[in-house]
Amino acid sequence: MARRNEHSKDELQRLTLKAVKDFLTLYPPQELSLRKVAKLIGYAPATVINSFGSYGELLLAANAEALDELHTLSAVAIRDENNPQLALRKLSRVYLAYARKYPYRWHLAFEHRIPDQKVLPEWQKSRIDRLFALFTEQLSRTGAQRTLQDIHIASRVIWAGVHGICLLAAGGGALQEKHATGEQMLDMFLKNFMGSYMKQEKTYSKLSTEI
Amino acid sequence: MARRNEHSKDELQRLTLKAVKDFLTLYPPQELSLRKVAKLIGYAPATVINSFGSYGELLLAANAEALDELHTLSAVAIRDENNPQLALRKLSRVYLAYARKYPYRWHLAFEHRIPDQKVLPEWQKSRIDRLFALFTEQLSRTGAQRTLQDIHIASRVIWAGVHGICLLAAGGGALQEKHATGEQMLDMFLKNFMGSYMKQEKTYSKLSTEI
DNA sequence: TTTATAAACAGAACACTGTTCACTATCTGA
DNA sequence: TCAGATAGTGAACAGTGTTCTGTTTATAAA
Repeated sequence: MARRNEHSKDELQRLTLKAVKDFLTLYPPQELSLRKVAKLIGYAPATVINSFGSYGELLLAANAEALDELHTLSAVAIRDENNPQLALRKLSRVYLAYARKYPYRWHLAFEHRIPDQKVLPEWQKSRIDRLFALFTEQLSRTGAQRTLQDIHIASRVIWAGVHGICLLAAGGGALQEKHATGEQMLDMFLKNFMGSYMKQEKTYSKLSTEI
Repeated sequence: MARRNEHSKDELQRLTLKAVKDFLTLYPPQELSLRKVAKLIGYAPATVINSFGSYGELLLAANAEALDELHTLSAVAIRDENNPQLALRKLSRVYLAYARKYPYRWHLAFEHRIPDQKVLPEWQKSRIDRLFALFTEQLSRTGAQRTLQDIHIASRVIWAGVHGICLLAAGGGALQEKHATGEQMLDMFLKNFMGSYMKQEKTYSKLSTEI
């Protein structure tokens, strides 16, 4: 049996990614396998590999879709928000909501490891950068006088904080936080960090000896 | 061949955990396997399973050792530090140093997922709690007048921030940050967060925390 | 219309993986 | 000396990702 030609190459990829996405909405990545994906879409395992190069690259593609989804949700959420601090807050809530609603996809998106020292594709890095950029843009709008480098660092710090908090609030395992909600942690984080961030004028690096 | 009796049950476990630890010092967890562990210690795969219950539980035990190591390093680092803010800074640096030096063990310690809905052992949770407690203690010493719940939340926020930053600074993959060092991010995070955290209510307890 | 070529798959085989279970040696206590 | 427990193995099993060979079909040229 060969050459069924029921789907074009693109259709087959979309079909496969949809199957992966649907699976990861309900079940963790560790329970997925190449052979299960193949069975889900009614093709042979080798066909899936033919289409994506390897199982790992298939996961990477699914990963990219999740990042796109998260980016779109974020962009929409802050579209009409003029106050940059409120926008940052909304951004963080979108992350938390996504991590809660699709823990497995969220988990895969940020924890997927490339097998060895393989260079991971540029389109993947650019997707991460695009997520960071959402924070950078809002920081630029705050009116605080900071260098570009400072804004860059601050955007990473905020992302890191939000990510860590989502890990505690929505990530399974031993890290699960019980006595504090994600919203509480996010609010305390942003309120304190931004409160101090807005007040200083000097670049941060000059203050390295203060503490 | 049976009953070699070269090692006691405890010795065998220590031997196995050492092999895992040594392996993870150089190679990522995904390259390890039950059969490799068995080969490393010169026993049959089934013997390792007999000893730990399953391969997953072996990883969990190795995990626990890493958490212990991190806790010990942290405790030592702040032993003679009276200034709680400086202690928090030192704590964060220990985390960063560990994540950089042993990325695979660090990675395993915090990203290891239990297979399904299996309840993960209490000794694992308590190890995480012990790590959090290091932050909580220092926060209690700052002199800032906060409720216990506030301190609890703040400790989680700080841990989350530190963890996220370590992910950016030392975690491989697409998250690797190039234009900012871990130290820069940690300092900006702690300085801003603590700066604002300390200031509320400060007028009532001014002298205690002035440097 | 016939023929060559390339594309689209499938199937079997390979080297792995973690786990189970029957089994055998060896040690220990009576 | 003789059970019984202990320590450990080896083979088998179901599953994994990947590779390679082969076959069917669509397409283009003659």
